[in-house]
Amino acid sequence: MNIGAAAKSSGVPAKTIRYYESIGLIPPAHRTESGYRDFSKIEIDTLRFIQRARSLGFPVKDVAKLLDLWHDRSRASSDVKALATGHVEAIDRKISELHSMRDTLLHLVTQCHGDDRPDCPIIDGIAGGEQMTAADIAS
Amino acid sequence: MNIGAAAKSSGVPAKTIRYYESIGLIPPAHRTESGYRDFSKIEIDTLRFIQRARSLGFPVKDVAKLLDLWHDRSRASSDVKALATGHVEAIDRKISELHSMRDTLLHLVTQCHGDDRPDCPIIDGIAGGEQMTAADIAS
DNA sequence: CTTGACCTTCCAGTCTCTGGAAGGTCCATA
DNA sequence: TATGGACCTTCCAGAGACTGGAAGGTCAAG
Repeated sequence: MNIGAAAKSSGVPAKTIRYYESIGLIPPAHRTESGYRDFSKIEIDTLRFIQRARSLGFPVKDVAKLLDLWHDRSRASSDVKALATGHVEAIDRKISELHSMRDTLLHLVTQCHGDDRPDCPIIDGIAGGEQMTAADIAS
Repeated sequence: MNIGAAAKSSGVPAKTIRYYESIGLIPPAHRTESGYRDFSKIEIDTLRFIQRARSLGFPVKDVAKLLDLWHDRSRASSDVKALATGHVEAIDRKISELHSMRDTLLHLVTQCHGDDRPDCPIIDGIAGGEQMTAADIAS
């Protein structure tokens, strides 16, 4: 299976597959006589695994760890769980950071009449900052 | 005021101030005879504005637009509101994306006993993907 | 045999900094 | 006055995760 078909079947773009090979996330693919990459079913499964892990937000380095854990049949499930739990916590931190940004911003937005006049509580809020809250402190 | 004092007083690290100058977000600072950057109070206010806008998650390009809007006294508040509203929507999209990741992942995590045994629903979930939901589709 | 869709490599750009090296400057103290 | 340490300067490189594009080779259909 060439890289285009592998991309379609795994959901990982061809360019990204080459990139993953270049950084060593996946081993170098076999080549046909003419130099085209040739992917086996197992390699497609690996790409799909990577695609799913990435879509869950795991950084590429963690995906590498997950691939190792996947192939290590003697590893404890607690190892995987620790990695996943850490990631959930990272997501939670990100979410609450975004929430505080959103709250502050929405507060300013609702105070702005948004018409032709130049007076604007949003700009004033960013410039003055007196009523800035979580997002301000969090930075 | 030299760059170190400007950094302290604005909350923008010295390195970042130089970076902002290099990309044109702020105009080149005045220099002392010996070549040190010298910041006025107005420039510190600008840096503070930038710091607050960035802490609200505005991308640097939008911060540039906000700076223009800040200095344009004839602009309509609706222009600012449009920018801010667009950003709130972007934040909302990000939050819901993270939420669906979190939900999927937490579902897998709670199914994993996390002990010494190798059997692991997290790895199986990523590999098999049958019970993958939003995060899978969202990608 | 030509055409068009694929494949290859390599370089550059995105975005927002951040670290580090090599060297100049400023100020206070000995 | 000399010296030390804390500042400042520039420039280059790297992070993370791709993505675009150019230049050129290959494959399959008509």
